[in-house]
Amino acid sequence: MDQRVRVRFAPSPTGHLHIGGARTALFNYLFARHHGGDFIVRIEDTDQKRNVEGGEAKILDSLRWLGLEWDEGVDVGGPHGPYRCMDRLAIYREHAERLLAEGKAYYCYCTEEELAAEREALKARGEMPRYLGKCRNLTPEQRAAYEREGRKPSIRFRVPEGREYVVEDLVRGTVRFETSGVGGDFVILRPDGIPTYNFAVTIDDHLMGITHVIRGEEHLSNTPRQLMIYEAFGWEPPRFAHLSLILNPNRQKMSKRDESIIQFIEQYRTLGYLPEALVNFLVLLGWAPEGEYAEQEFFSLDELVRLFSLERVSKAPAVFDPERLRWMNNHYLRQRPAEEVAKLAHPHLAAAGRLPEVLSDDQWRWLVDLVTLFQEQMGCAADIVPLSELFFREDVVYNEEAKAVLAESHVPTVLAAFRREAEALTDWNAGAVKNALKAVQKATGHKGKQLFMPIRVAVTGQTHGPDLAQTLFLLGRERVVSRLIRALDALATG
RNA sequence: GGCCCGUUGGCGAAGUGGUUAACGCACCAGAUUUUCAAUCUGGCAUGCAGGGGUUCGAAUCCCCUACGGGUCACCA
Repeated sequence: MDQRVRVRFAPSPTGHLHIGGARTALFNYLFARHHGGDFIVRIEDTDQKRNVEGGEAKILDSLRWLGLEWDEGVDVGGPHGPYRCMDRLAIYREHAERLLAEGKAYYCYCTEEELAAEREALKARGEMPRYLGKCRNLTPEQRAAYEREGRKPSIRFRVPEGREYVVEDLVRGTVRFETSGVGGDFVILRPDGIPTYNFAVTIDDHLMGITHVIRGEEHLSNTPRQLMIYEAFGWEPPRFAHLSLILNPNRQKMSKRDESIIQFIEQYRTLGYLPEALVNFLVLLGWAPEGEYAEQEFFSLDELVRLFSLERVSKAPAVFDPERLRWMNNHYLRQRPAEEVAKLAHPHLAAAGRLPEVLSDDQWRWLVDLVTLFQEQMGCAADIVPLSELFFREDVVYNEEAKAVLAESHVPTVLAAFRREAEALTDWNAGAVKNALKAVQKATGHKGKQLFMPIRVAVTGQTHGPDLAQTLFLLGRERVVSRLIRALDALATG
């Protein structure tokens, strides 16, 4: 590459960073870093109706959390600013006027209602909805008349007729578009002076020296319009790479209101997913490493920077598999010190009313032990809540399987023996509890499953669970003994 | 409807003319562990949406059909 690579991520500040946006940002970031180029973040805020207060800050925050630092852009500045469309209005106006002067654009006085009616009529006749070019050749008199009516014009780009525009897409290959299929002359500047996406994006990309446009597939059909604009200005267009969509587990496009899946990075963050897990998961959505790395599942950001290339990006849509994300996050969670995971888990336990917001030293140590107990089973930090339920509940509920275990004849003997041992312990700690279990084995002659299951079930109500001695220790002597007594009573009364 | 794109096991997903069709998840079976988890080993597509071609040879190239998706705005 004879030119320094410059790519950008250009979200609109409509709220939180979406999974799809995060992947696009990640691919841009990796591409830039791989080639030693620049990664720019620009805010596409030209739809004022959809802009959300604070949306920009949230998106930037999520990007940083993922570890995707940018070299230039909003809030870090740079030589090609401003990096927010709404701060660039004069630039768009100036460029639109240049097209106007050259006859490559014209004023259009149609109202939105009129245009909508036109589209409807076309659709009703089974034709492609498009702009028919009503204002394409207005005489000065006609224009004056519209002006007198008080109509404010938009500016439309004059689409060349009978042309073909070819996108040499880096992931999709050669894609051709007939000019007749793009929907007619399109608006570049609205009556209020705010540009439309297609206009703003090409001017910004050009002025910011963007060399590669890596974005979602939904923009593929916008590309010919942008190509026309590059052509009209005599600019060389960048290379394009359109990433396939991310589908939900039902193989449908993820819409923002899709309830079947958690879609925003911020939500994963609060649930206790780790950024490296998200990055690792996201990059595999439509990209696969080459050769010997094809079998590898886990990649660090640095490794990804080294391995990433657009040639390895798939055209096929990627399916978002939440189970896989959990599995991946579990992998990274297990590598973290328990203290860190405990910090992530604490807010969830507090929110569930199980622990205070502020912990004493003892409570903190207890929490760390609790997390250690469940760490290898956690898909995310929030999982601690359901996993640790039995530690916070007074009543133990026995399911059928549990009842079957308790019904065995040797159970009362084991429970009673363990109760005696538990009550006699001078110091209640994990090691002591373990010894107590050994003592019960010696006293009753029951061992293994025969020994552990009755106690586990009586105390936790479950036939599955983490290490018993540790569980009993964390439960605390009082709770253990009272549950043993209750189980014993229940068995006695039958 | 026009134009674009996709379709590999229960699931995700490699594989772009010649491989026993990777790998992971899930599942099943053994091993280990005084229980439970974890861990380890092994098993798991006679077939790549369906049908036609091209070729000595096709998941890989071409055509048709089906299904799924994108896009056709003064949204990005």
